[in-house]
Amino acid sequence: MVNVTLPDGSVRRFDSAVTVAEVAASIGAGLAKAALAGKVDGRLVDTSHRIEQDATLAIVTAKDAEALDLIRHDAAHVMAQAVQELYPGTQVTIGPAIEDGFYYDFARDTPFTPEDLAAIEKRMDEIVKRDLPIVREVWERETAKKIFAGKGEDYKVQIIDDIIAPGEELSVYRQGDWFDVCRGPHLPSTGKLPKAYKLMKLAGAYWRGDSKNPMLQRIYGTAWAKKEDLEAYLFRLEEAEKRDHRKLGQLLDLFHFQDNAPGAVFWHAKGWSLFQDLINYMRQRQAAAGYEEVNTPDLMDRALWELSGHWLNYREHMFTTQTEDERVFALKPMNCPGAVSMYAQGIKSYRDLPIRMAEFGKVHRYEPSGALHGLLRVRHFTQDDAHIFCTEEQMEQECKDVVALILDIYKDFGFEDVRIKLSTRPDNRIGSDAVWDKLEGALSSALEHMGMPYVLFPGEGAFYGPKLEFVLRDAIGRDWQCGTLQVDMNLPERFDISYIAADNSHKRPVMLHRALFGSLERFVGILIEHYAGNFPVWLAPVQAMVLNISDKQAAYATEVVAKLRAAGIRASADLSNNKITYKIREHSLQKLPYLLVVGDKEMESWAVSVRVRGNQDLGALNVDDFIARVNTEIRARN
RNA sequence: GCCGCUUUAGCUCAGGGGUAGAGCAACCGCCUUGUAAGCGGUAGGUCGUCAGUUCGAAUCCGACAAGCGGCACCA
Repeated sequence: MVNVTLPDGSVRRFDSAVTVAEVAASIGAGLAKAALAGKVDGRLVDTSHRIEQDATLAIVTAKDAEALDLIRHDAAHVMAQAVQELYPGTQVTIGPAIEDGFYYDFARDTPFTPEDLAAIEKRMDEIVKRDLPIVREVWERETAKKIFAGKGEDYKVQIIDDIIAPGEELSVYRQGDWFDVCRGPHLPSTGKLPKAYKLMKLAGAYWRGDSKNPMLQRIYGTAWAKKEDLEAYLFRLEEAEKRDHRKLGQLLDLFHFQDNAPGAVFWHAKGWSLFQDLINYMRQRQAAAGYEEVNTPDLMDRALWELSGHWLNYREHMFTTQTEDERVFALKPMNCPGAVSMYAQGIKSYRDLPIRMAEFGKVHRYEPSGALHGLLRVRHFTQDDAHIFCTEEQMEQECKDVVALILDIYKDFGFEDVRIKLSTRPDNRIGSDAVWDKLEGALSSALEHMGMPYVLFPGEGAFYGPKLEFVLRDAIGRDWQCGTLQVDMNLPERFDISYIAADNSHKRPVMLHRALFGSLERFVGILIEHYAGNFPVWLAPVQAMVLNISDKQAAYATEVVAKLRAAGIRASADLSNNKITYKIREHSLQKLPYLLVVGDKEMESWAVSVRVRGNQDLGALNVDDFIARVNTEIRARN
């Protein structure tokens, strides 16, 4: 006797063990047809799964959120079958469901072409049409290895050896002639796969994610429960593309890149306005938080980098120069050695601490060519960096203050959802384990006392200390690390810096490295995508554009612009001999916050007709009233 | 760095072994204009760079560079 409890609380009795499919059938023919899987005592299983004892059961259909992963995973299998049917000799490796879709990695000598994708997708349609039952089988390990080895599937043999733990049940899913090692669960048949999938792109990917391994060919696809969802997803992608900071950067005349300066930004006047606004903003916030600002050299002797440990641990990322006198200099990839050198000037007392030393330092890192990506990944960037020198006792409070400052600053840009990562000691590191224990403890305890959730990333810290990373998600769903907070006792040690303690002894200060925006270049890029180019008034490079109706008002328009500028508003006039509709269109496309139309009527009464971004018409306003309004908005940063 | 793709006018793109084409922008006229593209004309390119095949290369082959999509790496 088996009692199956359904989600509505009702209980069904069966004389003996039943499958999920049979339970579904007992409820109704429609449900039996719609059943994709079951959830038995909270565990996702195939519809063929046999329930042996009393259990709760939910039938999973395409309507359930859990179904999406199954659909995507099945789509991966169907794609792999299609590929192997079309291109014999291709080896399969792994093919998981991922966010929004799936991929499968193949090993094959000849590369797939974009035309192949269309053919593969067509074959997938056929396999779905064949409606092959998907059957779970349990194989004996050695037999499985022999069978896959016999098919020339070397990667599958490796997967059985390395990934499936001894003693773990080895399941194989079969659909028609095709089968794959897989944990499952899967849909009942290929025909249950909704026709809402699409192959998206080709990519290379290292076997098991290691760049020392051979490169496989990955095919990405997307799959959904219904066609409308697929269409909505494709629409989302298009919308995301529209706010791509590289496109908007060109459209809005913010910056450009050139072949002869890969990874280096040419900031146009409007982009530089944004950049400077961020720096000015940060200066205000830091001054209020007790920081002082300094500046250190860009180019320093190799010996300094040997002392700091960068020469040994960071060499491959460094730009170096050799001058006529044979000295080797390196462009700074980080600001910290400069900051420590600054601290080392003169004698410090415990009364001086904490010293919060900020620097908008431009750092240079030789990033791998394939990593470059618009403003988000460049080789030369400016950090809103600061180094806090404090006593060991002050360290935790300083960490808390930095975390609070970061989160507060992000709010001014509308970033409320910030994730924190704690990265601990890497293999490549300087300093003793005892020191690392202390440093990692300070960071985690600061977060815990503040009640901040975080995710641990073992082994991902900087070579001189553990770090917190503050991660924002951009418009296209990519995560970008912005702020960072690192605690460090190693550089103070290496540079032998100290302070005179209250008991007159020499003590070693602790050093905190922190950046809030991280890279100004990257942060501008993120903001462009975040705002889709519609910058709030306080950041907009051009805050108001005065448009005259005809030549008659040219002098008036110029006078209004002068008045606005005198009031601290970034304003210009478009005096071109175009119709007002044309001018409005042009500057609307430039996403300006305010368009000010001036004709004869406005000229008579020291007024402007105000058109707000988004086609809102405020009607005629007195120029002084308009100035007051904009300045209020700028001050409020909204 | 690795795999694949791309590179034609300021921008978006078409074309394609016999020495280049559209729209928009630019410039010049006309129009003097009231809330998202008024009309006409002119000019603009050694088709990413360097080699090679060919009577002839922007087109075919190769190398390199940059960019794009991923992977790896990372602020």
